Amino acid sequence: MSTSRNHPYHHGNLRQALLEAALVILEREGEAGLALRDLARAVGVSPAAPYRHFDGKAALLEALAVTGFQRFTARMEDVAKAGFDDPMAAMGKTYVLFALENANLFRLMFSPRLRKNGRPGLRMAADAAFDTLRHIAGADVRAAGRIKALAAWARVHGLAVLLLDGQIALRAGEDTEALIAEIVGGL
Amino acid sequence: MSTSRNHPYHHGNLRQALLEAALVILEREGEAGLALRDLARAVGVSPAAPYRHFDGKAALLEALAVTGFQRFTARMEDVAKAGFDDPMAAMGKTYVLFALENANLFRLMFSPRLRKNGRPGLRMAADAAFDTLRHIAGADVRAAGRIKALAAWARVHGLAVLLLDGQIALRAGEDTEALIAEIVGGL
DNA sequence: ACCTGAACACCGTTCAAGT
DNA sequence: ACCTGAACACCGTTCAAGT
Repeated sequence: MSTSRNHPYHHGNLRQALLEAALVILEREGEAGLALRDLARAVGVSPAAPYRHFDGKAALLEALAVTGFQRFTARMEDVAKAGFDDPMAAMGKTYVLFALENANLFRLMFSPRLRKNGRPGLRMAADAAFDTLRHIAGADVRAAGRIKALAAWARVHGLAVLLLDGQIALRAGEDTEALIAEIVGGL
Repeated sequence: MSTSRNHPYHHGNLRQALLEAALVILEREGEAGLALRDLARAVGVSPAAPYRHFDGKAALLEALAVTGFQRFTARMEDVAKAGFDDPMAAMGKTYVLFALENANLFRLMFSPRLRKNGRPGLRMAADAAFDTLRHIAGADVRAAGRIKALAAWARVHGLAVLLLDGQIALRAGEDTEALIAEIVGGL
């Protein structure tokens, strides 16, 4: 999109354009395949231009990860509003499906390299997301206690990353979504 | 080690020296911080020398990950031989502790970038490791069925990566190992 | 057989300079 | 205020050439 070949860029919302293009490249190539120079090229701008909008590559990735947590939270709130019979199972399934549908973004959201970077934005976005989760899960979880809540989270998150990393072998004709429902059922 | 300043390297077991130095750098700097050129420098050899022993950086990382799965398997077999009251809980605890003690190696073992690379070595090492796990878990797991086994695996693996990524907040004065035991208990 | 030196095509980042 | 051009210090990888 926005392949205006008139006068290059010069102004417009470069920050947003970079984020959008970065998300596309991220999902297609993975974090390692996302080069700032390529990104600048894709958006039609010089290699130095992104530095007017982001402190560096890490800052851009962090911004991407923050939007990831926001989308994730929005998806979870939709589930809560829909009101399923088994809210915990519905949340778990949505959690795992979000990971599979946004594989590289999900990985980026939990990237230890970004956490190390010290910028508080990502930590805050993650905390907000998990607070929402706790809120949605509500009374059931509080009654069950912290250990059970952590165990449930670990099960769902573990299923997400094992599927993401191709570690769980599907049987012939087996449906991923059905398998998720089975494993996540009875939380 | 091996800082012989006589005649540079010329021969000796360069392959093994590279792997050993790579593991040290990996754990200290993470996968992103492991540069082939730095590694060659650290071992006292030219940037091109590693290519006589590995097809490229990916092949070296894969070899590292394979040794990771072998160490992991060995640890699990030790647990089986020790014979605990609750073998499943002991296995789970060992699984998570291995991840925490070999953080970047563990991450590398499950790196999707390496899986994509097509070399079968890593897949085979991983399969062998999980076969060993199934064998150790034994009759209990077979009786419980595949879904329960996958759910248990997901819980343990999820706990490992959530702790690794610093997502689980410890309470004041709380012991990591005790928390692991609680979450992994009753598998 | 194993390693070096130099080169190639890339990176991320910085900084003067342009508009 | 926002962007370019050129530079710097790095990468991974290749390849002729050395021993």
